[in-house]
Amino acid sequence: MCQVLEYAEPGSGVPSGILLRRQSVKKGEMLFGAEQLFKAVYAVKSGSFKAMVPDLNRQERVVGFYLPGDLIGIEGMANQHYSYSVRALEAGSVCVLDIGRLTESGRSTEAIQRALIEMLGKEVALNHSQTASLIRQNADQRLAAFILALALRTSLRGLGGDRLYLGMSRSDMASYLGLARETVSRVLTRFQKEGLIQLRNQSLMLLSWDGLRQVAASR
Amino acid sequence: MCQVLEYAEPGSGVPSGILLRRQSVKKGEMLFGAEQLFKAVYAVKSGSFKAMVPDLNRQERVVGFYLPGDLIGIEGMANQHYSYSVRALEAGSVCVLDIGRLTESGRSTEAIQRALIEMLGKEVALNHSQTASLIRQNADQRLAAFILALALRTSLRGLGGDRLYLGMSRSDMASYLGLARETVSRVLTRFQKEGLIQLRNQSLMLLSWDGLRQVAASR
DNA sequence: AACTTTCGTTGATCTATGTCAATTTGTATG
DNA sequence: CATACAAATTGACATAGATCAACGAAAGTT
Repeated sequence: MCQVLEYAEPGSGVPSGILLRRQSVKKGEMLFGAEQLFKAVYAVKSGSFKAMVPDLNRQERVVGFYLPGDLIGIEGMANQHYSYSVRALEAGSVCVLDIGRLTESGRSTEAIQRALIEMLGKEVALNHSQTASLIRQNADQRLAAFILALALRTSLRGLGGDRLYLGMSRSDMASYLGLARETVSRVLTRFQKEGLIQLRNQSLMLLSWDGLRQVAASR
Repeated sequence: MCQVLEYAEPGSGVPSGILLRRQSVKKGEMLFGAEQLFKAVYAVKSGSFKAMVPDLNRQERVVGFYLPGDLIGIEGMANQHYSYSVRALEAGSVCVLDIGRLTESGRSTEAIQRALIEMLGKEVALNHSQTASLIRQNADQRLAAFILALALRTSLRGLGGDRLYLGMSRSDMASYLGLARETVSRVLTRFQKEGLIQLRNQSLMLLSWDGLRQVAASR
């Protein structure tokens, strides 16, 4: 969803110290709840997280996933409170960026604001195009695009993007993609039969990057 | 989509002069194209506009509508270039906010950045919830919600929100809502038969605010 | 005004995907 | 390890909405 701020990394020109705090999270633990007061921005170090908004029907709906390297909660900064809840899909750790204190210090506020604006702007642009496409695409396209996006994100960071660990359940994917979980299941097993992916439990192996691209684009 | 910056209004503590420029637009005229370099932010004074992103299939897809009082193009500020094209649905006028020069001047940069962050943040939050709901709702819900949102926006600004002027075509609505234009047509006529709205040409009259709310929530 | 083109409506199908239900597999708990 | 519980798969069926097609109504153009 978002890139890590370069200056958020320790030892790289950060005001340092006070701002950064490591925190480990257990599976299922909540980082923060929707409507909660904005406290901090979180940089994912390890593990994965999902963002959910409360639905009218008391149902929660998944609006995003965060992987190592992603920043969580920036737009809460703008609104005083977060606009969704974030829950850990597996055990992991985050870096807590205590923005409140950071801006208080006065130093580098300018740079931070600029970076923030840039990230938010990118997120808005991204959201626009994603929303637009999600609505119009069929189940195959949505899932292919989803897998590709996930693979791209992980490959941009650490490990080779061919092997993905899917921390989220089929229901989470379904909720995120606006499909029934049965549909997700069916499509994934079909993709497997077609030799596009290989799937065992939570780990997904990308067999045909190009095949998936074709599916995402056409079909 | 966005509120007007208070300080963008002439005569209210703005650095003034250079920044603001009135511009009238004809029906069908483009304010700017996607991928175009960011020049300015536009505040809608009169008329209405639609935002479109280019699709993979050379088709354009509507991602938003702007009414008087809305600000257009803020997130272009963050990314150097706009992420969508904007076209006038009818004759109207805009206020051009030449942000580039404004930030150069150095004065009030801080305030502007803060406001910008706040607006972008709100937009991100809004997008999240909208995307989330759009995907899961059926045609009736989407259209009811769409009409309600439009009515709310116009009533928050100028005239009483019961009478709306729909500058956009059914195809535009359909594209925006992820439906076929035939479906939009059918649902609207059904809403009319059910006494929820009255519809003549481009003007829509809201007969049962509550009825629409029910439809949007349930059904 | 006559013409052309775009837009809107309505009807008749077809299909993708949701829903319901049953079974299997995986995961947590005592 | 056995039990219970949650998640995933698979099948059968129902349906919302897309698509195709025809027609009528606006609106722009000459």
